[in-house]
Amino acid sequence: MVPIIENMSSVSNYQDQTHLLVAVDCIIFGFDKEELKILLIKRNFEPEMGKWSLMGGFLQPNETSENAANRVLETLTGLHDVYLDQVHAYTDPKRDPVERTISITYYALINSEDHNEELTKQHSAQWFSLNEAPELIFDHGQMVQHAINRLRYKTSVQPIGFELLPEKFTMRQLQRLYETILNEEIDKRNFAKKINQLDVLIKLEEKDMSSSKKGSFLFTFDKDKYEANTKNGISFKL
Amino acid sequence: MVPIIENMSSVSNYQDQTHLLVAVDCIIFGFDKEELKILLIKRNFEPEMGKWSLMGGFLQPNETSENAANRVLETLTGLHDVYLDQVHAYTDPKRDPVERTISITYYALINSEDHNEELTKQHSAQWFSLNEAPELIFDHGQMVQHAINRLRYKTSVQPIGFELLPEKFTMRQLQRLYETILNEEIDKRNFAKKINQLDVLIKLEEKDMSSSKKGSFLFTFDKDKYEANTKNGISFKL
DNA sequence: ATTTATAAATGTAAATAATACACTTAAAAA
DNA sequence: TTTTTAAGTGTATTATTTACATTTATAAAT
Repeated sequence: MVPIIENMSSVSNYQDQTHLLVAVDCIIFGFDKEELKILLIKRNFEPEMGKWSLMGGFLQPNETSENAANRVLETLTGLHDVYLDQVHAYTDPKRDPVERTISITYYALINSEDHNEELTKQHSAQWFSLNEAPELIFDHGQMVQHAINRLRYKTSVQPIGFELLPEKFTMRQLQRLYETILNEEIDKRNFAKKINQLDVLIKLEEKDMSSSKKGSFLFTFDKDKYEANTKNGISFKL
Repeated sequence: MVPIIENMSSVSNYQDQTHLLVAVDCIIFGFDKEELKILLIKRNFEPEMGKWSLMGGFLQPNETSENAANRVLETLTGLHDVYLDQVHAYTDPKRDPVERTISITYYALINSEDHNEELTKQHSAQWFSLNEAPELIFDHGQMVQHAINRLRYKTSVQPIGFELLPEKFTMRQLQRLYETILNEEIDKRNFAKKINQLDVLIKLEEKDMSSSKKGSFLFTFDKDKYEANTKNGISFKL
């Protein structure tokens, strides 16, 4: 029988307890106009040097795990104020062969156009589409799968997809984003209907001429309406 | 700039990194035929002796956090093989005033009839309905709220409610359970329709005579059908 | 024995939401 | 001027959700 807090009656420190390493690992999602991708690093350090993994880092003395995830993310991409969401804590005593480390995962949604390529190059990082991603070290494959599931759920309940898009985007880009996240095809008329009834987009005068002769109108999302209309969540089922 | 894993090029141990205490805290849900309740303990140890809190314990050298949650749960209730679901890791450096401790929460679903009252008495534990629960120490109040939200989501997507009921239960008990979890009234005809179309219940010959003159039929849930019909999730919206 | 009281059991119609589906339009390129 | 290409748009069908009231079985009371 191992001790539990209750048995330590009236002690006021926890000095006999096991102290462990705590890390964060980031599942960095980006959208390159066609597909959802994740940013992976090729490890240039042991253990598992040369293999692909998530970017991570150890929790420092005065950081929350969210601070740490932000730091890790900025180190790799140069971006700050990025959308981050905690997914799960992984605690198998043998998950890291060097020393027991628990890892808390966060997924990040970034507009992949924005990231600093210099930094990602330094870290031998590369974007992979989800079905072409290499095998990952440790339990990182499971972490990615878990993060995708969480992202799918979150997408159906909050319009976080906008975090992955540039400021101005076309209806078609938004649709492709939803398609790639939810991994299913969506009818464009039904999609537009659904998005319009959320009433969070502003249609601009401007058109994007890169994808067709006719051009397609650009939209931004209206932060005020977005907050007003979505504070009780949305239901996005298509 | 604090170190991240990448900067430790080619090291194969993490000896310079900060080691922290890791705890689990359990949000124990039970259902007493009318209401969803949580089991809280009155602390007979410092810090915050005499105040109410969740039951928790430190992660031990060879345990996963799930093992630890199971252990904590068995210590308090005598139950094992209980439904447990990880919720969130809390990492604020100041969340525990004694020493920095990160806490991973799990919610547990138990049939409150089953728990060992001797043990709960020993730990000065008590069941509280959600709106009558006392103020909790540290960030435990937030943990409970977060766990309720997660339970609501999970309930709408998997029929985990059965974990909270005795083996045999009436349709009305099941309905009250859903009502208390989702915090809304449900029409009994619509409820029965929805449950029946899930096709996971077996109607028994037996009746429960305690609640009415007519008596109400008892049901159990059919484990095989349950697994077959729900492996792709359910949609429980009422 | 009959009446009364109580919760259990049950079905249908209306409203809302989701899905399936095809033609017209704008503009550049040929 | 014609061709090509993706953008833009609406309606009918189906499925799901919601609203709603009466009958029934039994124990308790008379």
